[in-house]
This record gives sequence, structure tokens and C-alpha cells, in this order.
Amino acid sequence: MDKRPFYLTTTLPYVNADPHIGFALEVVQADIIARLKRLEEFDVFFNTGTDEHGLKIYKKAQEEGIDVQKYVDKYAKKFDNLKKALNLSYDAFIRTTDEHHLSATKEFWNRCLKNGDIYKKNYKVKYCVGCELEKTDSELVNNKCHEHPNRELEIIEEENYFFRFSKYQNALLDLYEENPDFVTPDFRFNEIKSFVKNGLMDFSISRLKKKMPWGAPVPGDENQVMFVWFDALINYISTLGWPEDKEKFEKFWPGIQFAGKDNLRQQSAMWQAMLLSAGLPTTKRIMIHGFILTESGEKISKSAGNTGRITDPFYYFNEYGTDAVRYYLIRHIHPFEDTNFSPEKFKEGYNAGLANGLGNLVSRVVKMCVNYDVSVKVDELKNIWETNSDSELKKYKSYFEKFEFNKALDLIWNKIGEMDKKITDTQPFKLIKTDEKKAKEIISELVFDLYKIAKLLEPVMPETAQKIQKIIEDKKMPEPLFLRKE
RNA sequence: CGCGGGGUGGAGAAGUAGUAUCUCGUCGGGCUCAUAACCCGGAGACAUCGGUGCAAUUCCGAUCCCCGCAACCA
Repeated sequence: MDKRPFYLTTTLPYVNADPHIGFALEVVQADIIARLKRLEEFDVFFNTGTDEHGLKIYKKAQEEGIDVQKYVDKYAKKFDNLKKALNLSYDAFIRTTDEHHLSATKEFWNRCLKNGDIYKKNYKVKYCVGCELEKTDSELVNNKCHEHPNRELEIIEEENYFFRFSKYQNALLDLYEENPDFVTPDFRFNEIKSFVKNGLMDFSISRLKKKMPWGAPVPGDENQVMFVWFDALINYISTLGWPEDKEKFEKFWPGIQFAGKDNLRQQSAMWQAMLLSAGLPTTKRIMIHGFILTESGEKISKSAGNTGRITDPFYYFNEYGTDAVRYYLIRHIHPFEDTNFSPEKFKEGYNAGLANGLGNLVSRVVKMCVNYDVSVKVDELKNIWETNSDSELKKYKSYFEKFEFNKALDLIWNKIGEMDKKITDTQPFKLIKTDEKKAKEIISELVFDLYKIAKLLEPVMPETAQKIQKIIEDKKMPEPLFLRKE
């Protein structure tokens, strides 16, 4: 029997800054689902990559005085480095500057055009002479540039292509109606529903090439390039070989998309309308995560000046290791809500859950097992992922289905707590002197449960899961898994 | 009256019309298999003010405060 296909993708981070912890959250969430589905014998395709077009990148490269292509190459590498640091299992790392992606955007554009959804219109740009920059309404204070409040804004008109978003209002509402799980969590789904209900405005999907050459070419118009939105969203299908590779595309699309709350509109409304326009199936499901904020609840951003080491996933990787970062992101960062974060909180969570919790439990159980030479029977657990009878596993998986990562891990950590308590209550280390048989029985049960924990942790902390299994199979006292940090 | 989300012990999360739960931290005790780890126990909370109810943290209203979004910030 052919394996059932399963496709999932993250958003593509924009390469105008180094990778930060917020994207690490998204990609780790997706990675855990990808690994889980592989264990469940799905044929998984997991996509991530980088978004490399647009004015910001163009300007940034100019500022640094380097060729734009070299600039994006450098950043793409930085993001791809997360693969090792976070032990990511993605199958594709797409870059929106890839040849194939560019040809896919062309086909996509043409389909929307054919369908009558792309038209030319005058676009009024508010331009601040002080900044020498175009300004959007949300950047303005009292209709003035906040950095140059004494200057009037100039209105510049240029001709751009627009996408007939407004046409898709009812189709989108129907889509939401027919797919009650379309967006997780519910409150985000409600947000987008009411946004669409309130009416949609067509949006601009191109820019004048002479002002901003760094974009995907618009087919049939030398003077325009695609606005980065339009081009970037198409990656979710171009990565599957669309439009040429029909077989692969039809096998995997539609899939599940992970995105941050700032992307709700783009992913669950704009992109869906684009797909409808191009005559393609809409996304299956969208998971919207919250933001990681600073300890005092501020947004992490360059302009706020609070990026740097504390938001750098590589810093935590170097200090604590891959699985510790995965653990913290998944257990202590809320899957849907914003969460305050700091290096101190990370350390606390690490010490409590990994050093004192899991790591210490492994040491105490294995020590008894080795010292008293207890026989180990764990064979029945080896194929646990292929069975469907284990109620604990079922519950665990059901949390992941709902993207409630934190609750899934709470389940495991409750089990760890119960095992610690069982050791204290039954005292096998004492019992061994008076009733060896009974003591060994208890220890054998503990080893069994520990091995089960290791199996359950496979999608979440793959390295640690393997290590624990090997320790038990080899019956050798290990080095501590997670040393306590002071 | 632009739309929406929310305020639960020091921190983070659950939850319900009827003893308010869990995790971390903290304090006291215990244990020694273990990474000063682990176990037990204590202290500590439902933003404010009204209303309905036998009973409100939960339902309703008002107030205060936080936070998103407000259209092309990728």
C-alpha cells in the first residue's frame, strides 16, 4: 500500500535580518508535526526556505554595498544553518530567487490574469521627502511622517497591477464555512472571518521596475516586477514542482501551513483568494502561532533595539544544545498566545524540566537497573508508533492534532513526576536487600516506562529519545543527559 | 460610540454557577537510587464597582487597565 501523503510548510522568513527565536518556534513546531507524521507512516513533504525579494532587501544590500544576489545568498545560508542547530527534517529549502520558483510565479500570474483578476490601476503613494521613502498609512501619525511632522507628504501616482481580492469575499466566506478547522486557534479564525466579512479591497501586486528592480518579472511587462507578497506566497506550491510536476503537486497539495499571527491575513485570506483565482485547491489547514516577546512583553524587533543574543536561536543551541531548545520552545512557549521570554526563563525551564526532571530520572532509573542487573524487556514498545492501541499514545497524538504542543509535553512530564514518586514510595533501592524479586520487578517497570517516554519523545527531542533508548538497550550507566546550569 | 482579544497566587498556564487546579519559583520537613537532584507539607490569586441567582471567579452591565488589527509594514 502506498503511504498516505502529508504536506506541511512554514512561512518563508524575510532575509533582511538574522534568524530569530520567533522563526525558530515556527519551524520547530512544523518539524515536530513532520516527524510525528513520518512515525505514523505518512509520506511527508516538509517545506521551508527564504523570501528574498522586495525593496527592503534591495536597500539593505545597497547599504552594505554588496550585490543583492550575494546578500541574499549570505542570508539564505544563515537560515539553512538552523537545520543543524535545531535538527530540522525539512525536505525542501526553497528560495524565492530560485529559477523554478520564478517560472512558477509567471504561470501563476498568467492564470490569474486569464481569469480576469489582474488589472492596471493608478496607485497613490504617500512619499515623505524627509525620509525619501514611501509611507503607508499605518506608518503615519496625523497623516504626517512621524519623523518629519512638519513636512507635508507628497502624493505620487504610479501605475501598478492590482489583484481583484474583492471578488473573492463570498468564496472565502464559503471556504471558512465549509472548513470549520481551517484556521487554528479559533480566535484567529474568528478574526479573519470578521475581516473578510467587513469587505475586501483589491491589493497592488506589482512595483515599477525602475524604482525597485529586485523582484520577480511580470510576464509581458518589462516595466514592472511583482510585489514581494504575490511572489512569495506562491512558494508553497512551486516547491512541489508546480506547475510542471503534476504528479508531485497533486500528491501533496493541499497541505498544512504554519504562520505567525502577523501573517493571518496573507495566509488565510489573500493566498486563498489567489489560489481560487488560479483554479487551484485551497490550503487544508493553517496554524497561527503567537509571538515571542521580551521579558517585559515588548515585541522583538530591530527598531526596538532588542534583538541580539537573547533572541538568537544559535546562542541557546550553543549553550544548551538542540533538544533543549526544541523542548523549551514547545513546552514553555504557548502555541497560540504571545509568550514573554528571557534567557533566565530559559535556564529555569531547562533546569526544572531537563536537568532535574528527565535527565535526573534517567540517571536514577538506569543506575538501579545497572547496579542490580535487572533484566530489560522493552520489545513490545519498539513499534509503538505503528500500533493504535495504546491509549496514552492516542491522547498524546490528539494534542498534536490540535497543535497543543504544550499539553502533549505536559502529559510526558506528568509521567516523569509519577515515576519519581513511585521510586520514593516503593524504595526499590532499599527493597533490594529484603525482597530482591519484588525490587527488580519494580525497577523493570520503571525501565519500561522510561523507554516508553523515550519513544514518545521521538518527534519532539529526536536525539535525546535515541540516547535514552540506547542507554537502556546497552544497560550502561551514562553521562548525565542534561547537566544543571547555575 | 471603528473592530477584536484579554486581565486567575511572585511568573506562566487550566477551569467552573456550588471545597479554585497544574507547572516553575519560594519557605519548612523527609529521603539517599539520582545531576544539592527526588518526595511530602506550608504560604500565596479569580482587575474594580454594581445587577440577576439560594449561590458569581464563572452570567449581565459599567469602570479602569493591557494588547492586537485598522488594508498593500514581505
